[in-house]
Amino acid sequence: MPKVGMEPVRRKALVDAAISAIGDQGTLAVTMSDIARRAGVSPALAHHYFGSKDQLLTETMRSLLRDLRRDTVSALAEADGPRARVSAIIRVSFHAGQFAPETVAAWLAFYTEAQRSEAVRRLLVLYARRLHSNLTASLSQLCPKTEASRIAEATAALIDGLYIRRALGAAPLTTERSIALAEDAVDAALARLATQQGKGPAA
Amino acid sequence: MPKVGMEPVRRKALVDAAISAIGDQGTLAVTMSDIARRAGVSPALAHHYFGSKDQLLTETMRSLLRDLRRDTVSALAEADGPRARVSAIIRVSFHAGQFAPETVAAWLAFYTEAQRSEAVRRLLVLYARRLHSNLTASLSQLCPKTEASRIAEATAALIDGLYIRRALGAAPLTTERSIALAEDAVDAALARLATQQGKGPAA
Amino acid sequence: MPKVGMEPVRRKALVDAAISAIGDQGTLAVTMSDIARRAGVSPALAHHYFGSKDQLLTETMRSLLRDLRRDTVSALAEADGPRARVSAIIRVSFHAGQFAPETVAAWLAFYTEAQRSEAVRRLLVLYARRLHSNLTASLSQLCPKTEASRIAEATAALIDGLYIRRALGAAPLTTERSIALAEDAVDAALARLATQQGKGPAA
Amino acid sequence: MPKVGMEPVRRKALVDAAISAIGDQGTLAVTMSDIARRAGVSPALAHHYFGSKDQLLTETMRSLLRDLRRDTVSALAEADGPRARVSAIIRVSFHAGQFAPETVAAWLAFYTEAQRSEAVRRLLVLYARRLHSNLTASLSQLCPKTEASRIAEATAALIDGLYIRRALGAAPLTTERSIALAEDAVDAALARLATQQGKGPAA
DNA sequence: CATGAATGAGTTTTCATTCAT
DNA sequence: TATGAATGAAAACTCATTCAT
Repeated sequence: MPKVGMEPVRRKALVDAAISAIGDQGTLAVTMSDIARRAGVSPALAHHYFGSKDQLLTETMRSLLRDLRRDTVSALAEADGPRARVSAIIRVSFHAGQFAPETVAAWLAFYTEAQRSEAVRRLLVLYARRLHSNLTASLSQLCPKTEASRIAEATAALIDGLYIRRALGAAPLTTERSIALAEDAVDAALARLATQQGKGPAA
Repeated sequence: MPKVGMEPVRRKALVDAAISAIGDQGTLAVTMSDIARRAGVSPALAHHYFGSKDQLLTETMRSLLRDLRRDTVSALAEADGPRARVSAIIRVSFHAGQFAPETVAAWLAFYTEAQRSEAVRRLLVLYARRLHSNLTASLSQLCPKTEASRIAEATAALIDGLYIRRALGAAPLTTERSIALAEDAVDAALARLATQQGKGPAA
Repeated sequence: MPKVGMEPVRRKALVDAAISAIGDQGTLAVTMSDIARRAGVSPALAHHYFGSKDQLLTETMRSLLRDLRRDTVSALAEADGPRARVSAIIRVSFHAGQFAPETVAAWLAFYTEAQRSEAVRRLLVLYARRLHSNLTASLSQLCPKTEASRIAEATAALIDGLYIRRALGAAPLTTERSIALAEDAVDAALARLATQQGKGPAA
Repeated sequence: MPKVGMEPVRRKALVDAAISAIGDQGTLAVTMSDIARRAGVSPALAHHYFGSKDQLLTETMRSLLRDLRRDTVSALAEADGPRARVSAIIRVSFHAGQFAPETVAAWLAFYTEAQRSEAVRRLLVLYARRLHSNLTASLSQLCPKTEASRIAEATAALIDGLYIRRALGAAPLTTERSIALAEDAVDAALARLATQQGKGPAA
């Protein structure tokens, strides 16, 4: 049993445990003891590696974003053409890890936490900006820039809304249905734009 | 000074204080002491009237929903025609009390709380169903029932999404812009439906 | 059993308990639990009334100084003539409450604490200034002002020195012996001054 | 890199680090981690060499005393005549290393610690006795033994008092002023003795 | 009706110390 | 010789809740 080089192992285990705990309890008000127990270590060790609960939590949020970003980048790389890129972004938002009940709950908890923690808020704003700019970039190739930004804004909000409604578990929101709703919204917005543009010059 | 009949006065003061405290701190993790202080009474009195923190919180959520419902009902009563009724629902969601930073923060906090408290979750599901059914009822008069439900679902999610993005404060989401985005989405969805229907027979 | 108006009673009990605990253990590193136990209350109550350990400790130091000051003022009121006033100050410094092993130990502990706590340091500097100025005031009537200040400085230091040596318990420093040593030092300093002054003009 | 014979090097580095840490923070409540960090080693190593924090601290106190003793011995060796020897003792007490803020703070911290640790108390009593006996030895050659002991007692207390007032930083106590005040006290005490003795036979 | 008094249970955090390597 | 890993124990502090008045 190697007893050295445990730091990265423990850090990852603790961050994963934090996501799991937050997801289970649906709040950031989890105890360090709980997180540590899930990671199979003492609460003291969690402090040793992260310094404080806040820092562990911030690191956890960062990890969530990193995962999402990694998935987004690779999905965009495979997408062919602007419309396909928009679809890729939507798909990633609702996929696998992101849509696991655990992750959804954690995400929502962080949204709430953003009201108090500047660090968390900054990370969440970063995510929001990134999502918006990714969408705008692709949509710009399909319609005027102003409209692209507007559609991106609505789409981003729709994605977030579907997300939290999923967290609530009120409606039967499967991954597929969520994606379909988002895709439809984009299609509808683009279609309407095309119609109006056609009409515009004619009038 | 009359000492009787204080109950309703105290209950209302405490619920209002709770909303204010939750809104200020962006979390349900406010203390009974804080709430009581804001209401100008002792923490013991809050317990006397509500039995426990949980019950006070649930009552608070109920109050938020009651306000929203009252506004919705009166807005619907004034609206003329199905499309106007959809607009009324949207407008109410983003209006005055509902969109005050305080209320938005409280709302978000309750969403998070729903993960743990069955009582809160039930109330929130009730709100979600009601919003969906209000929208569906009006939209059914403008398109087939299946499509109406689908559009209602997307619209409800969009409203919630705009809500939490507003709470985050990342984008400059004014009341007007939020309403405009939601209205556009409904228009686009309906327009697209009309076009496809037109195309359908032609194909 | 009156259950109201306990605050001043508890505050005093806690401050006394703090002096006792600090005196017993010879350090400010006593626990709130220990202090609370001695006062017969829960640690939570100590926090309730003082807000924090630091504030309780500062209040305790303040109490020690207040006692000393009260004794000094009354002793000075009874003293007749400048030399008698100096004696009164010396006597008070080594008397009763001040010289109780408990008080001595607490005093020393606060001296140490002054290195870190601005609040404690300020209080201690205040005490040092007061002692010096009380001595100087009386000595000024017995010799030139510059000399008075100098003798006051040495006397104050001697008093403090006797104090901490007493805390150490190395030498058999009784109250009487401490007073005698301090009195002798003042006498010797004044006598020498008189001799030199007498010599001065003659030379 | 030789791996053997490190023990004395590490022990000295750790003791020096302890003095530095205690001096900086003005208390013995420094952590082993802090001390080890300053010495550039792991906390585990500090334990390896000293067994426990208490033992490291005791060793540190011993080191402080050893330094003082060494300086005293060499100063006494150079002093010519009994009065000069008294001056040498005073000078050493306030010189260089001894009067550095760091050392003063550490000294004071140990005084406080003496209340709890028998080991530290014993060392401090040893220092007190030594100072007293050094002073008495020289003063005995200038006046009767009983008087010599008495003056030594007052002088030792004065030195300690000047020391802690210096630690407090209330008065502008420079090395020179401290020495001058102590010298004056000795002169005054001896002078008075001479006068009284002169008077004695005459009366 | 209303509150000051009081606390038990729980949370974060710190730290000396141990141990396998 | 030296250390990274790990923890038990304890401390400050918080807070919902109870109770006597």
